[in-house]
Amino acid sequence: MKTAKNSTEEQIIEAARKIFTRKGLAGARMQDIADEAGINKAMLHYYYRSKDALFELVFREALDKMIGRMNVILEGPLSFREMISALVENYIQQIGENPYLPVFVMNELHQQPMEFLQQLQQRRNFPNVARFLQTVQRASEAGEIRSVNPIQLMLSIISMCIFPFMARPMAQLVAGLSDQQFDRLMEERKREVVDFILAGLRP
Amino acid sequence: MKTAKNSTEEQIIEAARKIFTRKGLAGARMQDIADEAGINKAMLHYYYRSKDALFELVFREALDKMIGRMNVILEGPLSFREMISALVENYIQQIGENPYLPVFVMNELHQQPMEFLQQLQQRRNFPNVARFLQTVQRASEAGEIRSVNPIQLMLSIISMCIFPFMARPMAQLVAGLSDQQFDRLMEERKREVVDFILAGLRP
DNA sequence: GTCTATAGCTGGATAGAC
DNA sequence: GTCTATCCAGCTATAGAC
Repeated sequence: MKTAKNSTEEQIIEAARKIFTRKGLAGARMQDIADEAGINKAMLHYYYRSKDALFELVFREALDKMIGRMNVILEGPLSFREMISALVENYIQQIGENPYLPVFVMNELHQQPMEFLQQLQQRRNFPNVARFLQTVQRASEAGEIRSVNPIQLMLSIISMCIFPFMARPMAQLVAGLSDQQFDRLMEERKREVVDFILAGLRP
Repeated sequence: MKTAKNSTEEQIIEAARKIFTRKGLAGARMQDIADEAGINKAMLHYYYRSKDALFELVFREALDKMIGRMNVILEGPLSFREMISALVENYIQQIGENPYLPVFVMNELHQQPMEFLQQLQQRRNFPNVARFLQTVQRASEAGEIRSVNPIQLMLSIISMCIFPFMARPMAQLVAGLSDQQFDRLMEERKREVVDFILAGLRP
């Protein structure tokens, strides 16, 4: 399954991941990717035929990663409080380690033609939304939390975890934060968001 | 101040806004903009010298719009409950009318070189963050809300309003929502977010 | 001010030697 | 498999007629 870390293929994919996530499909240059991989431009075509083919590979992988993370939220362990707590912390941690991913995915998804999206919709194995709805429903019936629309709740949780990273340059610009200050804010945010959600759900 | 709506300049700007916000700087073609404006490619250069110059104009305008909206939150009216309620509703409404704006701004901000960001930081007249902090502080001291970090609160509010629109294609993909269903969800969301915030802040 | 024609360059893709 | 050299389409930008 795994190719050797230093095979040319793997070096190319890694370089492509880096360049595409930073510059997008239209902004990335095959030369940039070749330079990043430390090889020749022609090799990119030898292994992956075209820029579009290489992009699609990288993009699908990125999308899977994001949907995978969402799945963790949707299919988490059963206890409601623990679920919220563990998931928010993991999510903020993971996005913090891949801060470019969300803007990349959202931006490209948003630019692809309809056919491409429909293609994705068919092939993808989708997250178990029902499972999350069920957990919220159960906690609600047990009187553990007040009654809310679970879809809206899910949107809110994901928003509060991801958006600050997408808006990072803007946030730092507006609030005049240094890189260190922003990082500290996100670290502190893990606890803050959990508290906020649980407080918002008190019956 | 305002140029005639149908002057060539204005037609170009409007076309440029549309194309750039959908395709980004790298993805947009001068020909696309010319077609959209219903004029010749050469005219774009006649009026706005270069693609970069035209882009910068459009982008600064978009950034101002977003920061302006953020200002509304930061400098809103004094009553805390009314502030939250009115602002969330206006915000979701406005973003809903310009759904491409956030992804565009975040994506480009994120791709510009450091110097460009620093330039922005110098020239911009910044929102009065202090004002928002003060309002939260005051409500907190009056026992109206529990004590929270106002910066985190601000981030959460903005996240919950903007992110769902940025993630729209993904959300529809994952949850299998039609366009109409998504619109209804956002309409419902105005109330839902306000309730959630106020509930989360109960002492 | 507006258009046509074209210069000049960039960047994806390929041929062909090794 | 890897590299150099090169082709050619597509794009920004400009010259120049009207």
